[in-house]
Amino acid sequence: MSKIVPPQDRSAVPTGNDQLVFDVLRTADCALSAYDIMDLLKQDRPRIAPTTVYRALEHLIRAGRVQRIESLNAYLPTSTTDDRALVFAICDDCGRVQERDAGADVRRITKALAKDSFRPTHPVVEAHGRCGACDATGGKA
Amino acid sequence: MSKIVPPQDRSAVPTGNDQLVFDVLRTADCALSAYDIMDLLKQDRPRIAPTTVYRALEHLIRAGRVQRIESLNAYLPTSTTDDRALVFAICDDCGRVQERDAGADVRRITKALAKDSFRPTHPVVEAHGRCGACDATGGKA
DNA sequence: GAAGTTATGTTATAGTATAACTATTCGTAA
DNA sequence: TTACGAATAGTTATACTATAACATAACTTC
Repeated sequence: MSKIVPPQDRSAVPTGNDQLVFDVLRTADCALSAYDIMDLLKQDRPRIAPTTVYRALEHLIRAGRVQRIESLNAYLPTSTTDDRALVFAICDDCGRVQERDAGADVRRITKALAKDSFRPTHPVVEAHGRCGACDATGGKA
Repeated sequence: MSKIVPPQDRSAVPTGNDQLVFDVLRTADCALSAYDIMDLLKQDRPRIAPTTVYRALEHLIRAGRVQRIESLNAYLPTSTTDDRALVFAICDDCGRVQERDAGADVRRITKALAKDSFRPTHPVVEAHGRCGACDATGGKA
């Protein structure tokens, strides 16, 4: 008896380790490093290894459920799996990351590069700064 | 007798370790990791430590002479010290990085974030893909 | 149920970055 | 001139991030 869900969709609904890692990320209120995730998972599975976490992250990223924040070496669950180009606004005070659509701007940048015969495959658009809440309180909000 | 060059400009012309690190970066034809730099410097100074390289990089980045490529954990000398917003086009085949001005697009992104009361201080705009040369030869150029 | 494929576990190690402390250099002011 | 402080550099150790290499298990296809 074969599975009903076809292979290419298996990662669409995370299972096993993927599910565990995804749940940890969704529960957190900021981007987590792979080792943050591991430490949280260790409460249930004391022997979990980095490799396990990284493999799950790889699956989740491929499936569009999770994004890596390059300038933080950290990971964030994304709100959609659409193929939108996102910009991440990273608050250097409180560490929280907001996600915004930057489709038009990223397309513009992509086109400009294409004129120099560079063919972009994956954009990285992030902005460090201070979020409204921290700005209002003059510090970590 | 006091120095003619005021303190805040001392780093404008790199000296000592800063100069050594900067020269290594200028001579290379692609972005180098801090440990790449260290290995190259070891030819002359076998006992050089990571800290020394990182400190020099910090000075050079502050002075606008070097940029960190976040998605590569690597460093690149910049063509100018102007306060332009740059986009880096990173070829995943040959590893070379081209720098382009993206001032207008970055300003647009910055303004959009400001509408959500986020105050950006440092943008990170990078694009992975394939450069013209590699695209032409179908592989590493 | 044997062979191939995919997922997972395990151990070790590679690669990136900083902390904490010491020593030195250098300009300046007592 | 020496004593002081600031900035720079050296040294050692360690923390943090990521992957390699190999073993094991589970599932599938014939």
